[in-house]
Amino acid sequence: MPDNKLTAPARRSDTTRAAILDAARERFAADGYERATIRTIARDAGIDPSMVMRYYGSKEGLFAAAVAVDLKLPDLGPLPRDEVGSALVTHFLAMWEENEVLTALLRVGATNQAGAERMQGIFQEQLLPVARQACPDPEQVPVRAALTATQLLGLALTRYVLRLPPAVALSRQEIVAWLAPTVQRYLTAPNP
Amino acid sequence: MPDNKLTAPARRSDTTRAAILDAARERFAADGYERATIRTIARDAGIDPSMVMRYYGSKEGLFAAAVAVDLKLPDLGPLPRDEVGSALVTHFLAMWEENEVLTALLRVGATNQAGAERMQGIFQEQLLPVARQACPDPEQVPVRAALTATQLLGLALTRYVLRLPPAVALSRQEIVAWLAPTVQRYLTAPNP
DNA sequence: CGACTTCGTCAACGCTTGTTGGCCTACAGG
DNA sequence: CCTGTAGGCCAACAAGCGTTGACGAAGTCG
Repeated sequence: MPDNKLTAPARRSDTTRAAILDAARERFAADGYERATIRTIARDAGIDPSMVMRYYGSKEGLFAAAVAVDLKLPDLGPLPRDEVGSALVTHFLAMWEENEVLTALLRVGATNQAGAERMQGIFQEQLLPVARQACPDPEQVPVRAALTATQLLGLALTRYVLRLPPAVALSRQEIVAWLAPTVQRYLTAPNP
Repeated sequence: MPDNKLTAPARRSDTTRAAILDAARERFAADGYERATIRTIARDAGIDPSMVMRYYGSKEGLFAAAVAVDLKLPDLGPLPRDEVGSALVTHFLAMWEENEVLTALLRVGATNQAGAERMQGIFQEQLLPVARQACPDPEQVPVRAALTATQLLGLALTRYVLRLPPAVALSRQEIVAWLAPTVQRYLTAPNP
């Protein structure tokens, strides 16, 4: 049978470990880092709190293991220049709604220094390369990527964390229609 | 001597109360609600933790008293239609940088249900009326105001909370130049 | 001066948190 | 079958939290 590459030797406790990670993601997303307790996470997973410590070492270790983010940003290379905004916004919306990890990370990043640094890392390692594909002037890539981040994270904040009613009520298509031109301009327009 | 309207009769402890509020704002802004403790706030203010309880009743009461937000949004009436975006972005930047209360509120709103509801209230009572002045179609006001909020709060999040380096490095004029057209479009453009 | 309110400190409470170590159970390999 | 090891639970710990009430100091007013 084809195993995972060359990682773990398939321990007997894998289902428990996975249950812990699932519960942790849910709690971190709903409550943030400080209010999500190991005890409630363990109860959600149906096991003893000490198991969490044994498998993940500490609360920080658990958070690090639970929130492993891959934005899976698309390759903008083959795309027409004027569709990158719409492609990015659509992709972000889909990622955010299928995966509570992103909400967890945003919540924690807003309170916790370690969380904020993790988000800086994701920005640098995942968004910057994509912006490099869309932005003509290489020197401007960080600025353009940061502007894009303000709009995309602002949407996530108001829609998934603060839940401003009008932002929640918007349909995905409406959001794309409104935000795509903004992101498009931030990435590809000449300096204003 | 001309007193404040008809509020407090000027107690002797007013300086202490103010010191508590100052320390509280600073701690809430830096650490968020859960990690900011009454004990550290009291130590910062140079008094005993029990004083905080006496004057503000509870930690929640302290937060409510410390974070009283008035955005002082300008009257858009007399402004040319095509300058509302720039006026709003400029004003938001100024408010945010002179006052750590807004950062405190944003941090808490991201973790705490009560904080999120407070932000919803500010949106409804302060941003909505201003949007009404700029937006031609009354029925669209909530949507347009929410879109504006995504961009403005997204800027605050990346620049003042997450501190993405390129977002921090931007000058105020650059930010206005980039964001003003976005906000202008969200408020005044016809449906996309 | 003496009575009374206000300001402030101190010590403690009950509770929750992350974390630890010991113990029982059950499966695996020889 | 028997032994070793990994999975799991239980009880407890030290620390920190918000909160409370008693008590002394200091100012206020008759």
